[in-house]
Amino acid sequence: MDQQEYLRKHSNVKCQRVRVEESFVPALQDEEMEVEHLLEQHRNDRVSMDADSLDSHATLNGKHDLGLEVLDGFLDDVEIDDLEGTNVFSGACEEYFLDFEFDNNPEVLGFGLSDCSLLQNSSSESHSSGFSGSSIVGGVSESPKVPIAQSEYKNDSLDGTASHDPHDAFRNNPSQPSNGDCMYSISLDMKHLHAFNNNHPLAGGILSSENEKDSVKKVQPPALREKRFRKPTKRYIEEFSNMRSKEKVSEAAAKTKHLSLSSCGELNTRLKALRKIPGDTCSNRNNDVRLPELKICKGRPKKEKFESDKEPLSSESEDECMTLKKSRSKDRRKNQRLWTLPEVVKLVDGISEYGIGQWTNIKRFFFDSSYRTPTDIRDKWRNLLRASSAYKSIDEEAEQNDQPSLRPLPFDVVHRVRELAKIHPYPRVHGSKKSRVRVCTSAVDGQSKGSPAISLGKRNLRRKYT
DNA sequence: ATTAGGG
DNA sequence: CCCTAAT
Repeated sequence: MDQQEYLRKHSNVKCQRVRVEESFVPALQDEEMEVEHLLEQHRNDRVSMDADSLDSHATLNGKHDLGLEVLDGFLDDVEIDDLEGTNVFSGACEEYFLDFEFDNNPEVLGFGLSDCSLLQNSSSESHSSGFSGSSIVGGVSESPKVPIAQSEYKNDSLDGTASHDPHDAFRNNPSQPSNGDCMYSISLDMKHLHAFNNNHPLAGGILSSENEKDSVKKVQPPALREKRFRKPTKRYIEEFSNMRSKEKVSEAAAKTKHLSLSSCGELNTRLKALRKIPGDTCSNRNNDVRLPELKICKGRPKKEKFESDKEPLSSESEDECMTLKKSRSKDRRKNQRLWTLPEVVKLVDGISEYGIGQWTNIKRFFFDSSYRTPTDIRDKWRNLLRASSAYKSIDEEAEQNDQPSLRPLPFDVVHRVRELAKIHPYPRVHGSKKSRVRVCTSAVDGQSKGSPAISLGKRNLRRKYT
């Protein structure tokens, strides 16, 4: 107990250590987990800065069968980072940037201002640059020492706000590369404002007091503040982020203020990476793995039970980099992160070792220090099963039609999946074997096109027999 | 707490 | 990926 807390508090130290000695030797699992998301920024930097280490990592990844399970999670991350070095990343980044600007502009008045001044401080500390978007980026990115300092400060500010700030006003944005002093000053400001507010009830417009909570309706400023006190749920945030595109700019911006606030911090890290990767040495990887989304954020926050003010997970709750725009509109799959090939291989290994249904074990031994939950793994297996059946039908057709047939999975993996599927059929995948065979034949016989076969296969697989 | 199943 | 029911 105490030790864990101690570790947590000093995780910044661990960060440094890990970074200095490039060899990553995790001691405790918890520690590793802790470090992992803190390291995100470092890794970004490292990947972009020293191309040598990048290459070595890339080659390492090429043979992910090394069996160093402990390193697996880390390797995956590295790989992802490598992939981030491609133009896709920069593109997403740019978009993010635009998004941010759009958000932030209308609200330079309130907390946005303090936030920005905060940024300015951090940037001027390193290079004393002016106050504009680009200058901020420059200040942060050009300082070679920034990465370490950043994480330290990040931790400090996190602790500081968690312990000092009675309201979660700024806790939404712990990833922000700020220095601790700034954070504190803001906390103090908040207190002052509150004191002021209590002494002068008429000043309710400046800062909404808890009394007003109920009376708040559509009036913009109160509503805006009210959100800050009532810890918005993740859902809530998402809803508004979606609504933002539809609603009028002003109102939406007011409501999603906290969102853009947090964006500020994350933005910095991303812009930094973007800056550092001008032309990029892409194509470092084989080619087959489709680039997943940014994946900057590691942990998928697991469904907070209560959203109280004490919730410490703020860094993850909104660090969520949902760069999957497509699925954004869909209500589900908001946190979707594509499965990489190494992950799939690990999954297959795990299943072949522990069998079906031991998802927790598989998670423990193969996906430890990964954000994949046992349920995720099971789902992936389910999908894999379906996919393998689909491949079966496609394979034969692909010979006739020279269609690319869209195969992100290498054949050996599909083969292994198929073998495993024979050994232990997934519980109750409606007639897992029978229907698959039927699908296969029917697909080959009936349909001669490529994609219709897939869809038909899926449908057949999923169909419930009446 | 884990798992299965459905969306 | 998410949610829920069942265990």
